[in-house]
Amino acid sequence: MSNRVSESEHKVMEVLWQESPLSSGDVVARLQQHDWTEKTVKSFLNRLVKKQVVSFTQDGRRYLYSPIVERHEVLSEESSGFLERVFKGDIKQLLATFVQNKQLSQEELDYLKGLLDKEANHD
Amino acid sequence: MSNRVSESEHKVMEVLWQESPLSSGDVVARLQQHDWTEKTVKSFLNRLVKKQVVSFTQDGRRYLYSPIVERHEVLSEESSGFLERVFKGDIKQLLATFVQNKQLSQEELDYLKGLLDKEANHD
DNA sequence: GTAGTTTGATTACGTCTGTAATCGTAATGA
DNA sequence: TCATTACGATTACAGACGTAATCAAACTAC
Repeated sequence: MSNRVSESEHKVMEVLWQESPLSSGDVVARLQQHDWTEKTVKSFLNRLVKKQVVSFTQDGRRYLYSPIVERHEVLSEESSGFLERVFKGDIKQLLATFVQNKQLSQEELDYLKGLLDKEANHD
Repeated sequence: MSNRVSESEHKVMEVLWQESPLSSGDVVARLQQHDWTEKTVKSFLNRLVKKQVVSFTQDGRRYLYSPIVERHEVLSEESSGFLERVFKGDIKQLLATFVQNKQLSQEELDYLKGLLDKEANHD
């Protein structure tokens, strides 16, 4: 088993990043939008534990799950992988694609410019 | 079979986007950096044809392959999917992650700012 | 204390992906 | 013309993934 977090598993992680620890029942409840049975969600939790990105503690007869890795770590990894895979590491190409594809609001544009300015100055 | 282009298949597409039509042998030659046998590359070409993202014309006993979909289309799709999947559509979060993770050169920063300015004005 | 319920563990199964090998047929070379 | 080669088509097979069902143990309700 690779220890990469799959698409579905990622959605489970999002729940745990938002709040943890949670029992499997809690996680299921927070994923009702998805048409997953509780069996399916439990499978994902199991795989996440095997992949060592989620831990659990025993609470009587049930487990309470918590993420081991932080959200920003996973986002970073996935982002780097995506950048390399799809854009061969060319960040200009990547940003150009996103900026042109999304209609960005003025507020978003300002925010991003601020981000770039900050980046330009602090090194 | 889903018609999504997998990671390996994507690399084959890159070759065809760079130059086409190409015979399978040509494609194999242009992928020597990868440790794929010509069998493997041929499998990928076959799958890409089945997924209807690559077409071929017969040239005597061999096929000449060409991409059906354009690179920017695929990049767009993959980018949107990634944005939704990993960042729930929050482009500010996405760009912040990329900008903070990569050390961007001054040139890149200038380019990106120019991009944002252009975007701010033309609508 | 015996039957149901809850919950985690194990097993299942089809599809996709990575990675080929084999088969059939056409071309080529001796 | 007979063996070899080159190529596409078909088949293979293990691991990952989506999606769950079943099993076993513990707990709950009579």
